[in-house]
Amino acid sequence: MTVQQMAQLDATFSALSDGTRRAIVARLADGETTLSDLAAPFDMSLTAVSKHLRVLSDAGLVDIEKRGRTRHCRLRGAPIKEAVDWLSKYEAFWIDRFDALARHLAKEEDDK
Amino acid sequence: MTVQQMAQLDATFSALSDGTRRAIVARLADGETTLSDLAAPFDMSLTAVSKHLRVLSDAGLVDIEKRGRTRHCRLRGAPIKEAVDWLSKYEAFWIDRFDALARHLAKEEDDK
DNA sequence: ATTATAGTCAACTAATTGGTTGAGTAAAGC
DNA sequence: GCTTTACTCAACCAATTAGTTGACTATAAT
Repeated sequence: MTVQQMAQLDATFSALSDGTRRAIVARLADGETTLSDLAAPFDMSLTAVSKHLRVLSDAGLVDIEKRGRTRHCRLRGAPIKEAVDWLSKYEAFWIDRFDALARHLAKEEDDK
Repeated sequence: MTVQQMAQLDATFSALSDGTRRAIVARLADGETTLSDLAAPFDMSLTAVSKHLRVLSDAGLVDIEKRGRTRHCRLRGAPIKEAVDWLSKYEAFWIDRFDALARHLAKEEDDK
């Protein structure tokens, strides 16, 4: 595992360790939105949400596109995949048998 | 999602956002060990490693058992499963088709 | 042209984090 | 009984984090 991969996992897990940011991720899974729109449900300043979004963006979890005076955000899956891949190495400790089998089969398919 | 579940995810992702702690998790996946043994490979004080272990323990990721003058640690999978379950909700954003199918089938089996 | 909207930026604060050291305690070995 | 081992605990430090406010910029609407 390279130092960059480590830093990416640091950033990904760290970004996801905050409830506000996980809520933003959940919201973006339903589709692209602007910052103002994302911020509306939260009881905090736009600046605060903007900072959270910046953390997600720095971790590569969201893509922010400037469009006129609005910022349009969408979810990027690659870092999530890396996090799941890391966690999957320890699946023996948590997975139930059916799911484990399915993943095992999926991995064999993957490795072809 | 309850406030406790949120706090658990906060703790789990936060615990895993540090490379030293992820290395400890990786080491424990190979089997139970003592704190001294865990600390040996790291270029930091025993106290520092002890603190990292405490973070993992508080998050429920490791179980620490006092046995004589040594502390024996082992990996607990439940919080990892919860993290994976959360991440899996967004699998559409990162998963490849074969793996997705396998998980889908596993989930159907799970839901029975 | 004026005004409202969407957002950034800088400065500040309080709390948390990741590390240190030095002193202390409890169990094991000689 | 003395020494070593395996820790814990408290105090401290520097850096980071999550939030605030107030001032600013740029775009869109009237």
